[in-house]
Amino acid sequence: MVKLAEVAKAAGVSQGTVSNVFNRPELVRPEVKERVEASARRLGYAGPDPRGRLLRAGKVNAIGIVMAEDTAYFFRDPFARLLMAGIGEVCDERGAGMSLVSATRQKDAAWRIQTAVVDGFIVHCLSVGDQLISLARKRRLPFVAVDLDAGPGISSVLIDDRRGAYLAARHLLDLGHRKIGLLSMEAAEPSRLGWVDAERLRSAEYRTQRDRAAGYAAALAEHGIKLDQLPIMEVPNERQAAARHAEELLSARPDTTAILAMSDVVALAAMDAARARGLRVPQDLSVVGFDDIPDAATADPPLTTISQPIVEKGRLAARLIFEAGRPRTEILEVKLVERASTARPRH
Amino acid sequence: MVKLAEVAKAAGVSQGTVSNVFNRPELVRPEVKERVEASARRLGYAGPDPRGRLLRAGKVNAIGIVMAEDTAYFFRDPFARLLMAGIGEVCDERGAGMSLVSATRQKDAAWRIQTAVVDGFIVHCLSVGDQLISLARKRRLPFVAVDLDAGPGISSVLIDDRRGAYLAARHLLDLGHRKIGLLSMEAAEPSRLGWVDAERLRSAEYRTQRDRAAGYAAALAEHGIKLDQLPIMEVPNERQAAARHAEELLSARPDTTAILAMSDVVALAAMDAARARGLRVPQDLSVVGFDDIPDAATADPPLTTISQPIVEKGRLAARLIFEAGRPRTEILEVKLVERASTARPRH
DNA sequence: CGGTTCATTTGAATCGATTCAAGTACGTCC
DNA sequence: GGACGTACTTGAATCGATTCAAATGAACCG
Repeated sequence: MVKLAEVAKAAGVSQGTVSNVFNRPELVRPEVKERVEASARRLGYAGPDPRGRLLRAGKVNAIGIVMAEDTAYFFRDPFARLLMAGIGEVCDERGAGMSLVSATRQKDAAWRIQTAVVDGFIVHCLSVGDQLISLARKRRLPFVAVDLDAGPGISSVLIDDRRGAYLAARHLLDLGHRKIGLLSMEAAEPSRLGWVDAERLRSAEYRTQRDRAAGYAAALAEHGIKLDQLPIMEVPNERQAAARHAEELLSARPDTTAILAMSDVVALAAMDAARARGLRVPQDLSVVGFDDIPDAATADPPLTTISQPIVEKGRLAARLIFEAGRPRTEILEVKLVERASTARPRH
Repeated sequence: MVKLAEVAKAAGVSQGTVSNVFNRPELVRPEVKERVEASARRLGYAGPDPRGRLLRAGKVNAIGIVMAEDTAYFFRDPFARLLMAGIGEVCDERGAGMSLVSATRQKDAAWRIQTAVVDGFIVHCLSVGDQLISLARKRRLPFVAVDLDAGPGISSVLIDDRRGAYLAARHLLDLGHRKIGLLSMEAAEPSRLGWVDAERLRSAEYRTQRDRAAGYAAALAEHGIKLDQLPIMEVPNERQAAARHAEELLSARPDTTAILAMSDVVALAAMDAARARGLRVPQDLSVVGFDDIPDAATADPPLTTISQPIVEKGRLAARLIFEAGRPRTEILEVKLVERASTARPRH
């Protein structure tokens, strides 16, 4: 590769001048500029190499978004997409770039994070003990955790999961439901798909799941019901696979009148499962989700769910990175959005 | 920021040794390693800075994906998402990272591309004259154009748009439709939303639009119809806005029995518009799309469309980058997928 | 004609690491 | 005791730019 120094020599000027031609052309005399450009063209110089510039300049002008998922997940999962869209908005405003850091396998997660060429990290992960947190932290770059209260000294953007779950459960209980099935997502590594007991949720490694379980439990307790009495299934956060598990729950517990799902994707899957079993939503089965992804509103029937401001979460996380002030924890509001997937039970 | 050299001095060893502690720990005596690690910890050393490493090592191990859209588009648009998912798969396999390069405004598009810290580019854009192409090219890095035959010396991944459009139009004509409305996407910069004439499509700056128009025209010609006889609207590739235009078309030409849409997003918008006007699809209006995004199959009714292998496009583009052989042009197959949004016209 | 100003240009330092040939120290073997 | 091998370490070069104080030179002024 041709480098700046060679162009300088060829044009008979100093490196500094060549650098100026590319970065502050107004400083250099037109005829010199032309001579340098001619040399550059002749040698096939590709312009100042960002790697060199980077080292000198210090700032990369890009942030990394770390998830413990494969790269395609960033573009597939509705939650991830909205979060990324929010982050993207702020990056666009600031003229910053975005690097996707997929940290799936333990081994190269470390390498990926250590070598990411970025000015800061937004990390989405669910458990404090998570390796990703400590790895990202070691980089000593501005750093924000999303959906995880990573403790003092680390900025976090969260929602009140417990309250969201409480609202969801109370909504069903207020309608009169008592036979409620719970569809949880992975509570801890490794995931344990299928039937699980309430204890797995109570002691879940992942905060969101733990808090949501606590919220459900609090609402149930107001009606003298214990979480342990509900049928609970742990399902993947992916529509088709989740639907299969939901069907299993519905067939094992045909008296179920309502489903509490920990995400909209899972809730939509539950509606698929209901349909497959010939149940009408909401007449035969009420379903309430969590997140309020766009598909929730356009589903058939539109899904009752807990709305959280996902895009705003992304925006806020990005702003926290760029503003890089003292670490702080932001908790965003959730609310119940009643649509048409819930109704009173039939009898 | 603490640097490697300071750690070296503090630990009383050479830089080389510190570097080895972090990169090839097996080469250094355990007690020295510990001493170095202790110094690093004490000084708060964040580990070797990737910027330094980068310069020395040469390879960044990441590719850039350039689009003339804002960053959120990567996560919003169904086509973009599938393309990115395909690229992501291959990057994951190779352990490479991905950087999103949003090159919207002319001005910083140049800067973004010039300074992107990547080993290669995948550029998605639609016109050969596009600045993005020449900018990316100037970097002299491996470089693949998607959906654009950028000419000799540049690798491209394409589909046969003309044939796809031909199949779509012939399908409608074979069913007996003659009153066909055409919903085109932006044909050239600047976009001209609303009614346009066939000439705008024939001479469109964007190859995909030009080729698709040619395909439609070829099929129509077989039935003695000229493209100029169709009502044509240029609409944004976004569902709600496109739906408004589609309604305008349907209300201006109420005898329309079928819609040819240049993308599935637009086709789905046309179905929304039909519904809003009380038309049933396919009984009152047939609609055929282009792309075969996932929503096409689950729409109500499922959309008849031209299927193109979008994910495979992404995979292939990424492989071409990594394999960086001689430039070549790959043309992928399209096919008509008949679903339920098309039927014979009513009379 | 000497002194200033102004517009360019230069040269050298610097950014933060990696690499590798050459050096050191120690143990082993004959 | 000397030769040799092994196991680490060192030192200096290098990656490719940017930056800025200082040098240059031309123009202008009194």
